Amino acid sequence: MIRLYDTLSGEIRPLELRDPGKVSLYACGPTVYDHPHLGHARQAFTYDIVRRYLEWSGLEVHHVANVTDIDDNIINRANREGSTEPEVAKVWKAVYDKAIFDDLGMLRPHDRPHATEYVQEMVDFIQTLVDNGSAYANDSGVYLRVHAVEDYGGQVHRTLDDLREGAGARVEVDGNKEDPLDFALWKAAKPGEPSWPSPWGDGRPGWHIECVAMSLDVLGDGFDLHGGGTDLVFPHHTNERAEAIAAGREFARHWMHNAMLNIGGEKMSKSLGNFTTIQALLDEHPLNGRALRLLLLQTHYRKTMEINADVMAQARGAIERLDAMARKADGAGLDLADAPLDDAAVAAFREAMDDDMGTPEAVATIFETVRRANAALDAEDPAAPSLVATVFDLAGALGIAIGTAEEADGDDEIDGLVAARTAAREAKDFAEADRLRDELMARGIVVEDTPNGPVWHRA
RNA sequence: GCGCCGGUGCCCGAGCGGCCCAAGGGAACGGCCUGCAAAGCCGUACAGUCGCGGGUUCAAAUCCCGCCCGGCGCUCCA
Repeated sequence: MIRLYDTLSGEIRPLELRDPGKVSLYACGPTVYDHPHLGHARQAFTYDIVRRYLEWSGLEVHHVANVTDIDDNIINRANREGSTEPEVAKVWKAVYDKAIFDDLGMLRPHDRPHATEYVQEMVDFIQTLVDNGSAYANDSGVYLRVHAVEDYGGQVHRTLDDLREGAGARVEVDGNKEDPLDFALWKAAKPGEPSWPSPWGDGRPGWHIECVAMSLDVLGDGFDLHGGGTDLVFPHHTNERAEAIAAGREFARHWMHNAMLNIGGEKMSKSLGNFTTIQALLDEHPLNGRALRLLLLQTHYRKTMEINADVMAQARGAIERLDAMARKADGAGLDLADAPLDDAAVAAFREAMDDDMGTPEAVATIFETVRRANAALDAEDPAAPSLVATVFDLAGALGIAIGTAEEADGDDEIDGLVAARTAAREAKDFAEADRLRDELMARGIVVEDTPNGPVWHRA
C-alpha cells in the first residue's frame, strides 16, 4: 500500500484512489517566460518520480501539468522585448521542454493544458461563484469571499484571523476588496495588456482559477493527487482549494509539496537571482544530468537541500559506480533477459518507496544490490544475472539510466589501440602496453581489464 | 511578529521509541585481485554528547518542555 504525506491533513496516509488502479495526478507546471532553473527541475522531477513509481507498481497514471502562458511576467517580457505574449510563451516553453524532457529525461505529462486555451472554462467557473454568492465583482475585477470558505487556511494551519494579520501587516490593503484576504478571480483589463471578454468586462483570469478550471476539467471532480513546490501552498493552492469548495466541487483528495532548493543557504529563486539554470549545469559536465537525478533521489523530496559543485561531483562518482557495474556485466556477457529479479532487493525497494516516496533508502537498496552484483560477477556466481537485472530494473523505476553516458562500441580507432595494448601485454611488453594506455588516457579513454578481456569507456 | 520545517561522521544524507555501538553515496586508509594500474571485493578509521539543557520511559537520534542556530511561508515564486 502506497502512503504519502498529505499537506492538508499534515500526516502520512494511504493514497486512496477515486478509481481503483488509476491515479489522477495534477502537478503545477511552469510559467514560461525565462530559463528554467534547478528549482524547477526539482519540482518536475518530484512528480516524475511519483509517476514512474506508481506506474512501476502497476497503476495507470493520468499525469497533467499546466502551462501558464499568460501572467505579469510574460506581459512584462513581451513589452520589454517589443514582442507579444504568445511569442514569449512559445519561445520559453520550448526552452523548458528541451531542458526538462529531452535533457533531464522527465516523462512528458499526458496532458498539458494552456491557460489561454481555458479562458472560457474559467469564466464559466467564476460565473458559478458569482451566482452562488461566493464572489463579487467591482471595477477592478471579481473577487472570492474567503470568509465563506470553511477551513480556508487548512493547508497552512492558520485561522482567518491569523492570515488577516499577516495580510494587513505585509501588503497594502486593496480598498476594492471586502476583506483583505479576498483574492482576484478575474482582473479587469489594463491598457496595453491582453484581455478576454467576460460578463464583468474585458480582463484576464487570476492565477489560481487557471489550475482549478483545468484540473477539474481534465481529471474530473475528486481527482487523486495535486502537487507543487512548498512555496505554492499559500496562496496558490490554498486559493485553488477555496475556489473549488466555494463552487461546491470536490477537489484534490491528496496534496503533496516538494521542498525548496537552497544555494548558499538561501532559497534558489528568480526573485533573489541566485539560481543556476538547468542548461548551465548540463554544460558543466556530461554526467550532470544523471548525477542531478541521483542527487535529488538521495535526499527526501520534503527536505530542503543544497546544491553546489561539491555535491554534484559526489553524485557523479556514484553514477560512475553504476556504470562500472554495467561495463563489468556487459564484459561478462550475461543474459539478463530471463533473469528473475532478486526478491529481497525488490521487497526492500518497494517498502522504502511505499513509505512516502522513500527514495534515499530505495537508492541505498540499489547500491547494496550493486555491491552484491559485483561480488557475484567477480566470483562467477550464477546469481549474477539476477542481481544485475535487479539493479537495472529498480534504477529504471526511478528513471536512472545506467551505462548510457556514451556509446563505447563502434570506434575502430580506439578499438585498435586497445587491441594493440592487449597484444603487447600478451607479449609481456609492458612498456609498450603502458604507453598505449597513456595514449588512450590522453584521449580521455579509460581501459579496465576484466577476466573477459579489456573494456573501455570515456572518462 | 505569527505559522511550518530542519540541525546526524571529513562531506552529502537515511533513520523518527527497542532490529542503531546509526543505511547508502562521496572522500580517506589497509588487504585481496592486477605485470603495474583501473574497476571490483573484503576490511578499517571516522557519529560513542545524533545542536544545547532538562524531562517521560524498562528502553530515545527517535516522544515532551525550554533554549540556540538555519531555512521556508505570510498574496512574484517550483
